[in-house]
Amino acid sequence: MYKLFFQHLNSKVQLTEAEEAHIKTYLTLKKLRKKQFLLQEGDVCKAIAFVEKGALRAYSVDENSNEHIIQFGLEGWTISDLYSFLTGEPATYNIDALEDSELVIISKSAHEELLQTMPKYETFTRLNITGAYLAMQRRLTSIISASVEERYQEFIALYPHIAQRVPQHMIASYMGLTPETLSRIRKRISSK
Amino acid sequence: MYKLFFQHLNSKVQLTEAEEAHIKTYLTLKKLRKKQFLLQEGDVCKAIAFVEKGALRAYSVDENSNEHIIQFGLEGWTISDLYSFLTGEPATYNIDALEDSELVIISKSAHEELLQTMPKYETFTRLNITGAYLAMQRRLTSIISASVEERYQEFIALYPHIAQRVPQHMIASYMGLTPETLSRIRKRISSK
DNA sequence: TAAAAGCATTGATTTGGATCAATGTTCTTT
DNA sequence: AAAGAACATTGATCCAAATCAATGCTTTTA
Repeated sequence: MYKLFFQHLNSKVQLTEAEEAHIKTYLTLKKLRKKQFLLQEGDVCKAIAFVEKGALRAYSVDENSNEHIIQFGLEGWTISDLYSFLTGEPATYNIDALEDSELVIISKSAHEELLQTMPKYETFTRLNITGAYLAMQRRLTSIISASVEERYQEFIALYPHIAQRVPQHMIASYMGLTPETLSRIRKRISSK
Repeated sequence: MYKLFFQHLNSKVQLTEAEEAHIKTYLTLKKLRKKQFLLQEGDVCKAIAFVEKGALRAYSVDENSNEHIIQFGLEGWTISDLYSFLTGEPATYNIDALEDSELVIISKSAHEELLQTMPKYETFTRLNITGAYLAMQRRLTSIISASVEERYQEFIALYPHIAQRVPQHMIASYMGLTPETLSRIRKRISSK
């Protein structure tokens, strides 16, 4: 339990046994069956979830009820509607499980207390958000400057494990494409 | 000098006079004339720049020598190639001045020392990167789910000051459009 | 294990934005 | 103030991706 979470934490800020135990008192575990929701649009996001096991997605739904995946969360990633979490505004994203999953839950009050009392937790948080920022910036650069074909190749190279576990039409959604287009892109690539 | 920088800093973490003075010893000021470069692709980004005055842009150049603007930096914003800054890898972005500008420069060693010795500086850094992450996520959501027309309206609503100061073809570049397309979008909007 | 739901592929057609090209306008620079 | 550069607009054409539609395949679930 919490194994992966502390592995990540320790890889960024070295913790003593006591510190680990202390942090543990702030955490809870949550299991989600496939298709269950962690968060629904309109609700306030009250926790950050670290994915110990399984896979989730965060997505928005537009007026034509098309889903647009903004983020996948596999093992080792953190998932939430951060804006809603930080401001208390209603969430604009839905988050649900793509597989049966196990999550380490950090509530808002736990997060705030840890930030204020444990410098190492703040460092961990800073490094995490920095990594997320850099990953998103890479994605954005790719969107505004590369061809769809290149973008798909990049995605596969960067996240082969996602491509293997997630249905293709969700990858299309993540890339801002229709499933048909992605299917044709793949055909074009494989015929080379 | 450094007025806006400390205003920002103080709005996020309240500093004493002594703390301000201490931080000041780590900062330098840099002036840039319009069209001058702060960073060129291929060089290592050795500093973070806070914009006291003026306007800059960060952009990549593709194989057809088209420019793609990844970020604007106006007063109060921080600009750098963060990936290059953190890893020491060559920069993938160019940064240059759109107007005569004044920058508060935080070198890599200054940044690292401040992070390690001043918890408030780490908090400031964390809040800054969180804000940048949220801004970028909003932009990404807009790209994958809204029409070009909606995206332009959002941009204008969110950053009216940028729209006023920056040539239209750069806004097109920031949106991943050609100047011609943006011109036509504007026409369509105004004829309503 | 049969039915249904979810998913990927392929084809035909439409459409939004890119490209190519020309013109007029507004800034810079000398 | 004149010349040149940078910029915005408009038109014609092209093309990549969306849409609409049908089919077969695979995974759930009853």
